[in-house]
Amino acid sequence: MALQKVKKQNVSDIVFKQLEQCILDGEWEQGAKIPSENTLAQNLGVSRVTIRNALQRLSSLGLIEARQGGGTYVKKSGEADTLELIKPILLQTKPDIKYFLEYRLVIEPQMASLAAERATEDQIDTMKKYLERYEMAVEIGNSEAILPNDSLLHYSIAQASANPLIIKTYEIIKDIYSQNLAQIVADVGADAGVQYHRKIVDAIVSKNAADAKKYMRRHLRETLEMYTRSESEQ
Amino acid sequence: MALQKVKKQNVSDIVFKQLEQCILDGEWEQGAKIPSENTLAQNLGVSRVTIRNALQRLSSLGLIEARQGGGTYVKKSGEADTLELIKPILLQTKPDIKYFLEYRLVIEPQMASLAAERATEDQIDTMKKYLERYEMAVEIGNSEAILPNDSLLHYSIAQASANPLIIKTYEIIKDIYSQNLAQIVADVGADAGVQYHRKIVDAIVSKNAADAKKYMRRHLRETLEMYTRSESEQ
DNA sequence: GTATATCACATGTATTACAACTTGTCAAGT
DNA sequence: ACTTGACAAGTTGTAATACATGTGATATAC
Repeated sequence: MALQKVKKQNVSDIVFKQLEQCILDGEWEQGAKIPSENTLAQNLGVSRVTIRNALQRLSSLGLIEARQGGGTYVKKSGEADTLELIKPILLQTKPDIKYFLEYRLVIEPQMASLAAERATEDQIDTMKKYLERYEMAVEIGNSEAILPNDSLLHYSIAQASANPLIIKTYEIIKDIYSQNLAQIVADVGADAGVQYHRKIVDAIVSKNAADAKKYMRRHLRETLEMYTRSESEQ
Repeated sequence: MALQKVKKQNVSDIVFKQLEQCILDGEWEQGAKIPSENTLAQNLGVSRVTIRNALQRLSSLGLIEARQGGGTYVKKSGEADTLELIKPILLQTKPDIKYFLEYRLVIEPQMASLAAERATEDQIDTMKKYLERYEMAVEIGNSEAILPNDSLLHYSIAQASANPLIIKTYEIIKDIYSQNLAQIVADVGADAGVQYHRKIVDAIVSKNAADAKKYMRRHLRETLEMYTRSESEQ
């Protein structure tokens, strides 16, 4: 049997997990003030340095917020600007774009299907707005404006799916995706799938879930194929 | 005119941004060793506490990695598990279990399809192992052991999909799932889908992607229906 | 040459002290 | 009654120091 690497867990790791658990379990409610660093240090039997270490990590994850002189508070999930915090890192991360397109191919067809069943009037108006801007940008060849509106169109479809997990996932995808836009445009071109977007929106408007899924799948499959083709040409 | 909130930037904030810049600008190359805490403290004219504060934040963002006794190194971007950062966000949203099952219904059929195309011999062996343990647990009614093996089976399928984004996503799903196990068992029962798991694995073994997707979809759809039914009964 | 011992150096934790900030209280002044 | 100001208590932020613990290279013994 292979020997497992001993995981050396620091004291601060243990403390960190305990405090994280208190928050995720809801023991410390959102917006509530948590015990002071001295109190925690005394209760857990460690030094204040260790407590501060754990708290800082929680803070950089956006779970808590420390106010000098005022105490430390659990952040409300709505206010979590964690995505802003990790954007610099997304900039550095260069994931294999092929996997990314494949991932979209997994998520988005089903997402379009849900959107067709659940979209509200307002959400449909939003979709139409971005669809028009997108088509206009393609029409006049304004490549700067194509992809942002493409992205916003997909995002509005995500929101219409009304599933918070799908929405969150798409927000993350969108950020990573937009950071790598330049390369994608170079490989695939900016106007990929221009013929599908309207069909997708039309299907959603007429609440045709099957069509919405079908066209979204074709759209993304085509994009993925264009990318793999351009990759193999190099 | 509205009064602007004065942004009080701590010393560690300034240090943090400087160090972050060194990494993002590439001044400190990936995998390189950065100066020791004492050196940095001396060069920047601040105490070691402040340096450590900044370094810990960089560390929890996954940009650097500190090895006790060995120094601190810039992480290679490939090793940065960015999605790990957003786990707290998803965990904190505490989504309705209905949405959560729906999310699985979006991801996992396609994931099973990919697994059927790509699974290696070892991965298939792992699947079979957990499948047998799962069926055994159902057989003898050992409800404690059913769901962990269920979860591990699904996880081994995720790994066979060979898409790192899907794998990471499933790891997050798994965490959320295990936190709500008690309620799910109460609502759906522990042996949901016992008749499907073998069919799914068989399909993957025979590299039948369409069947793998189909049975996985049926399995999860049935689970979702059982849950919504139990919900409406209350 | 190989193995062991040792030493310098790095990060991890503890202790203590003080600085900077927030909040509430209370008293003085209007 | 209301404002103003000073003060006190409590909390996070920073510093200095010391020691613990782990790593890596060097030197030593055989």
